[in-house]
Amino acid sequence: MNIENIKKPNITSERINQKVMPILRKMEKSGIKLDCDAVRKLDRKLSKRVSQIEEQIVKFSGHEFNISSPTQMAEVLFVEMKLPTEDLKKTKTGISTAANELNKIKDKHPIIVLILENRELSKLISTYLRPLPMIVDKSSRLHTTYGMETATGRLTSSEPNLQNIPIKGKFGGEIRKAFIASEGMKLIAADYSQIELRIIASISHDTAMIDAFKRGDDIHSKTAAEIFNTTLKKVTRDQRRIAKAVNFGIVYGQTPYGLSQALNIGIDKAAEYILHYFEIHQGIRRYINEMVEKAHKDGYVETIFGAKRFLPNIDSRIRYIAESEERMAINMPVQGTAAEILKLAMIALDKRLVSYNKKKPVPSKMLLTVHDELVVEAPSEDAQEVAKIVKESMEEVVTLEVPIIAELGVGDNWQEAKS
DNA sequence: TGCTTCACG
DNA sequence: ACGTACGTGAAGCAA
Repeated sequence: MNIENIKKPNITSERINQKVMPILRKMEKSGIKLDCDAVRKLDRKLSKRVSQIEEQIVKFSGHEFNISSPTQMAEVLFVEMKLPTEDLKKTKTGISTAANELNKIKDKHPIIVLILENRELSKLISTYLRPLPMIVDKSSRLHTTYGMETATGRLTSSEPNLQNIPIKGKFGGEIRKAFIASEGMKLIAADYSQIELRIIASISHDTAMIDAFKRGDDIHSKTAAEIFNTTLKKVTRDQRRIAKAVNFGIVYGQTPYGLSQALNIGIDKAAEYILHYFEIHQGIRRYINEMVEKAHKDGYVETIFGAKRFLPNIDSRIRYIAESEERMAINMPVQGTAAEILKLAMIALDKRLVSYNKKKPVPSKMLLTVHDELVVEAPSEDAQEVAKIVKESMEEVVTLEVPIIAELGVGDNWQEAKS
């Protein structure tokens, strides 16, 4: 990995972690405000729907059972109702009833859709809607705890985890709307655009991807144009969807089998897409080979700031164990460098906010960090000015071979700030 | 306590 | 014949 063309501050990953630690402690102390009334209201609404769905599930199955028990669910579906199991994965304890498996037999019986809806709603209720209002402080704020002991250098968030607050699905946005700015304040949400792909483009020197980012192309459409031998303009939604999966898969060391599962297509087709991708992106192919080679030779891989990940089983004779660590070798330098860039941005932003706040009666504060995103709270009248500081801090912290772009929004709640 | 499932990036 | 895309944390069940 040759990183001569990357302009970066002269600092090690260890020093980055030391400097970010006190910033995390400040963010934990600040907390973020939760609209508990809105959460409880949504809880009541979804709970009512769950009861209705449960009644229908009981009707179809013929008796009451614990819908949250995968064991009982499998018994009902595959033994009592005799639904087909050929296509489904097995777990250590039986046949899987995970959502992606049930999706395969969705049209075999109307009970499946009900189960999927029930799962979605009970997840939201039991993990977010019910617990969160119980643990706010007297100002209605939630305080997470950040951790740094991860394999790649990412941060963790726990008790509560504020890095997995729903955003997708029918009600994800509703939940994010309950994370609100304090009185007289706004939330600023800023996230890096395609940071991991920009990093892999830079450290692999892949010409095609670097050009695409320099031109400001939509990277997934660009990939689609490449693998389907067409032009940017002619790319269909479906082609873009497939290309997006290919782009994500690349960073994880995905196999044709994995891509075929993710897209519900044949292995042959998946293999063809991947092969075609590597014909065009030879720099990416070289990067992958280099990382796997290095891991075998040195026993570790590292980020551009020198954080190492040791891979003690990379030479295992059990093939899937060795292959699993080879994928970690491919992914960690990318995911880890992205984590370091966000931490550096936080260090830069903290410094600027401290000085900015000196001439202000109400301080602006970083509240959350979510892997490639920062959430900041600022007095309404300062919000636009602070947003600019956030954007600059994020974009100017390193100079890759491609531009780094932070997209940001301002709003009264987290959902609004993301658009 | 370990497993399964599922929320996020 | 094996397994198959990386990194996390939390809830509920089963033993």
